Amino acid sequence: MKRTRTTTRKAPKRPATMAEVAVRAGVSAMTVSRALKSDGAVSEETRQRILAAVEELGYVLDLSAGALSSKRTGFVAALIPSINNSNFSDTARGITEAIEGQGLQMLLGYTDYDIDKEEQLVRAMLTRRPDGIIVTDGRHTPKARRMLQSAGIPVVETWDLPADPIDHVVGFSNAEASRALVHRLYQKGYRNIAFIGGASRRDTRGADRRLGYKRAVEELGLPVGRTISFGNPPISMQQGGEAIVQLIEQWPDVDAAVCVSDLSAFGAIMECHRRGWAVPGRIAVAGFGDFEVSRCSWPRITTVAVDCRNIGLEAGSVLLRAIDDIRDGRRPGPETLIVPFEVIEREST
Amino acid sequence: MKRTRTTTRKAPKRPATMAEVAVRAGVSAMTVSRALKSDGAVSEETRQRILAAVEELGYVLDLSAGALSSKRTGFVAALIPSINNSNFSDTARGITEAIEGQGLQMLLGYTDYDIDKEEQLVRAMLTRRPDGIIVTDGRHTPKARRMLQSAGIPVVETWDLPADPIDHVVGFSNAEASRALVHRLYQKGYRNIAFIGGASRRDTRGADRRLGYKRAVEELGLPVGRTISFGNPPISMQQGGEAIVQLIEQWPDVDAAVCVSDLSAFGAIMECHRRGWAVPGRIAVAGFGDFEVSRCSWPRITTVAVDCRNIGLEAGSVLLRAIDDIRDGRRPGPETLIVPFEVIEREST
DNA sequence: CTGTTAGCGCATTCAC
DNA sequence: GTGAATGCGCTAACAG
Repeated sequence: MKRTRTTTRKAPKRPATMAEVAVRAGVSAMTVSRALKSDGAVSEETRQRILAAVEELGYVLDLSAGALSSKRTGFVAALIPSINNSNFSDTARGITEAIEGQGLQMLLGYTDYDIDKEEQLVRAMLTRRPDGIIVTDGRHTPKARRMLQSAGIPVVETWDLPADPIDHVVGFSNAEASRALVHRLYQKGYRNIAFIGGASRRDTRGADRRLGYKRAVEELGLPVGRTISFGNPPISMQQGGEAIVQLIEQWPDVDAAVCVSDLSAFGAIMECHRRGWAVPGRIAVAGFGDFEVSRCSWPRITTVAVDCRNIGLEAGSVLLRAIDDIRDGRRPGPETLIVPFEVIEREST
Repeated sequence: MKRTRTTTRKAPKRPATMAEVAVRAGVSAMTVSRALKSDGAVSEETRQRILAAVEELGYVLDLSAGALSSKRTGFVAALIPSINNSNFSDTARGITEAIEGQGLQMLLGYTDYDIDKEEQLVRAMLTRRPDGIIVTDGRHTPKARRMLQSAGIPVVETWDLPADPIDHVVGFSNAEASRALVHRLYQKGYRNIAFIGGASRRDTRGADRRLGYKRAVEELGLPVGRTISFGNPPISMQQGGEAIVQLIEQWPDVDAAVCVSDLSAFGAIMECHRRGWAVPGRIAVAGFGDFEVSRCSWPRITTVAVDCRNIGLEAGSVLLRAIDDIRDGRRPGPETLIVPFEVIEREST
């Protein structure tokens, strides 16, 4: 790395305040405030004068001051397991799309699939006094749960169907989705189906998917216990490759593998190519999440699709409604929205 | 989708304030403030009493109020082109890691590769009075540039080496990296090298990579103009597949394709599999960015690797230093940090 | 349509 | 080691 540094600079100037704009425009600060939010009742003439002053001074509204006085920060906190997983970043996009039109801004945090880190993040987020908060998953530390309940703001749990929701829910049952996938494989004729996933503690969605798999093979009377676990979730593409090798060594008669996500499924399939194992001829492989890589890989990968962006859009609008309800003194009960999933059969099975 | 709603609820209670904690602990608000930031000089006994009161009331510090009074929000704004591109989300992770130990929090925005959206986002971010801001790229609208310059906070431009930096820089030359890749392919014996990318306006890094390609083929005396452009960046995996088909139809003698990113390279390679074109036998394919998919796909994909997380880490620490400098009244000049890139040869070439 | 007054919740500054 | 006064920059509420 090469590092360069040039000469010193002049002192930065303090940004202009609303009061300074007011003086320049020959009005009161309050009128400036009104002119700057479109709803304000200000004559067109003074508004123009104010906007000119704003332009000349390079004024930018200070929302952190505004928040203190209006008691609404305009923040929506969102916690996702990982920013690097496109399923969750799609949800984050959806949240942004839902709220940005309303002048709200997202405060994003990622938990690394760790509920203790989630607790820290909840505390850090509440410190910013968001108007609402969206979390992934319905499992939290007792402290985190308590903080969320007593924050006095609406909460939306997503990507899950908690048995005992904190407040609102926008999600689906990962176990049911996984179970449906195994049933579909059964219909296609597979009779010895394995599961590849991470060690379960941290990734609760992964654990639910494993549970759904387990239920399915039991109720179908298939051989049970064909499960490969690989270190800390999220299990990577590379680990998917290692896992399928281990799987085939351990149970050579397995004819299909259900992976906890498309990423591990993809890694598994590529490793099969490398070893000359035909997919689905030697072994069928399915994933979860309908990532882009599954739609383009060769073979294309059978998966469970959920509309991730839509989870974000819906969570955002549920939250917006709840925020408005609170502001206007209404108090309807919590809402639960179950989003659909779909098993998509492709070339890999 | 299934929607459920239960009965009404009771009114949410307002969160406790520092003054209430103070009353309960029998001290002044100022002492509570000091007890809550570890540096504060408070006797161990009163601190315990205060922490107990905090616990009982479920008190959470209100940073938006603290920010107003201390004139430091504790926010670092970061703008990346897309939250869905793992290169940039790795950089965002790096930024988070660099700053979270210092009690700073990231405000993330994504520009969708659009400098007009960047301008809007810069304005929106400044509205939150961040203590510093990190942007991707060195190209901005004139207004955005002016806002960044006059915000009075340190700015770091990343992922690029702007000719005329606003302030600090942590980046590399995309053109040089791309050029190095073409030279490497030349050394391997390829003599008819094409480029696959998006239409250039929006993605300036993509445009730089194309420029580096162009320079390289010119200086090597190779056939020029072998370029396929595909819609709006970022070009997807799917579009990579379509592009390579178009490429081979148009110039059947091309022996290597350089893609603007690993994602399009991957899509291209998978499409080649599908059509029975051997990679690298029929055509070699290289990407850019060293995405996970390139390390696991079959064949593994030749690419240019940049340490994305490190760009974030360095950008974060440059910014931290600059923030401290300003706070302590020092005024050193802007820093420029050139991070290395590396051409990684793999099976696809 | 516009101005005045007051105060949001905290940290800075200066006392003690 | 602790407290009191003051103000950060803005907006709610009311008055005109």
